[in-house]
Amino acid sequence: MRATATLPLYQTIKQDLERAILSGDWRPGHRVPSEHELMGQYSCSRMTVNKALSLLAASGLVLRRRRSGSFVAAPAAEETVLELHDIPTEIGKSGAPYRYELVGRKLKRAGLGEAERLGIETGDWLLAVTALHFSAERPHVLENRLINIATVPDARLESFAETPPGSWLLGRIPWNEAEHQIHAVNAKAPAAKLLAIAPGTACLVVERRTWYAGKIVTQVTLTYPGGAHFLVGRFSPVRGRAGDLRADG
Amino acid sequence: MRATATLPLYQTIKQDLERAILSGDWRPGHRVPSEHELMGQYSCSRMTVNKALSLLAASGLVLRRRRSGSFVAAPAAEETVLELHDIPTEIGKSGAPYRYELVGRKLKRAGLGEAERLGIETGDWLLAVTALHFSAERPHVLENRLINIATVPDARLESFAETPPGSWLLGRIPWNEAEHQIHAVNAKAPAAKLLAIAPGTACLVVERRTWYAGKIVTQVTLTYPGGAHFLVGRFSPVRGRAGDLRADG
DNA sequence: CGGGTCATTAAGTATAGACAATTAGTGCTC
DNA sequence: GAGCACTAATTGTCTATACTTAATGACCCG
Repeated sequence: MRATATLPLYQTIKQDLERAILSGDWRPGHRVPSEHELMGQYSCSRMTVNKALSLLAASGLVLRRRRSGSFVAAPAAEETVLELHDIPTEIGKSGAPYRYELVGRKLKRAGLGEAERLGIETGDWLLAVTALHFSAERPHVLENRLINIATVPDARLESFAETPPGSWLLGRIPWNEAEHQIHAVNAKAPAAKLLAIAPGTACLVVERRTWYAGKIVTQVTLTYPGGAHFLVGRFSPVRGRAGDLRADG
Repeated sequence: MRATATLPLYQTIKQDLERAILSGDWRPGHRVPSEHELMGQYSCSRMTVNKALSLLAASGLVLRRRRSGSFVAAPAAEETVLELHDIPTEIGKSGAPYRYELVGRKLKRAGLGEAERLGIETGDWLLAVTALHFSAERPHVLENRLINIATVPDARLESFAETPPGSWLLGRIPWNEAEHQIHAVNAKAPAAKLLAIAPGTACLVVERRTWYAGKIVTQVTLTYPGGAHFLVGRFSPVRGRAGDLRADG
């Protein structure tokens, strides 16, 4: 009878409940049938129902309380989610032709400010790379990157003439911790010139630091000319799968 | 022997594996012990081990393949996560005193642009609210909000003289879908005056539309003076629990 | 009426076993 | 040597059961 013919039973149960909740049929606070009731409805064992409910609880859609039952959770405040992608991928998805241009590359020792920003010692070796990413032959973003040679010794041998450092690093060193800061600045003359905009134009700046195994890998400052809208995220409060919700709506 | 005395066994197993992965001990591609091996190591049933591994797979830390085994996953590209919080809460957390000021409130019918932006019909009733949020007596963000009267009829009776519309809505209407856009703009004269900054100063603009049960609830434009750094997120690629990782490190 | 005790309910955890599905590898056949 | 069938390893799903833990509400006693 059910369209989800080959889907595992616990998935079916989970989706049925998810639909009822996300559609708004069951408001926050609404009581979800108990494990026993669902056992009856789906003619299955309690462990199967439990798995479905536990997954929903893990994703934050329901709250479970002993003796009381399971209830539809109130969506998490206005805490929400955005995504930042790899730049060539990001541009490629928009359909515009992508071009990369290396502006500068310099091996140097960390100064005081850099050492502090990266959490390393002054004098440690760094590779500073400046590059432009073009979308349809217009500058899309300016990339200023510092790479920690101690963590990524191979970088010393890479010219970055063809491959953007971000993509190069992705394929080489994974990250397991990262930190972002986003703010707006008025473009200063050098950046404005590279981005082909008037000095003073508002730009969106994303700063990201990335660690692996406790050691800093890289710090990058991405400067996007304002105006063009940017950083779009669409999502549901189902934690753990932002953005991929609209199927089957 | 293990410090996690009262923790359920499956959690213990999960954490042990998580630690090995996030610390970098096990690199991406590393083979995680099979369910049988873990069964032996922890002297427990397969279902218990399976639960631990399934949770890790759901959070994206490991990949599981039949006949092959479980492997440490490569972290998801540079796809990452940020959080935006309720404004009074956000300011309150910084320790600075918070103040709210209503600038304008007007009931009106949707024009062409508004109708399109909100996905409603021209002529539908809207409540437009303009307000300022102060942090330590300095303007922190300008809020321009449209509320769909059809979805939130109560808004018609609320003055918003004391309660910010965002917080008011949160307590009344949950959301189950939202959409963001972030960009940078040069402040125009009216906004600049309200925010007490020079016209042309770079500002970060967050636009958010929120739906519940398929109907639009509200659209809000938040204008933050640039400079002050903003939108900070720290996270691990463990999906589903961004930010709360650093415990016990 | 107040307060404590106890039974009940529902979820939380865990076990042991079964069969299905997938697929890497092995060895056999042609 | 190429292709094929078989084997076995490993995860995927599900069952039936059991005991534990938390919390609610009812009952009893002072």
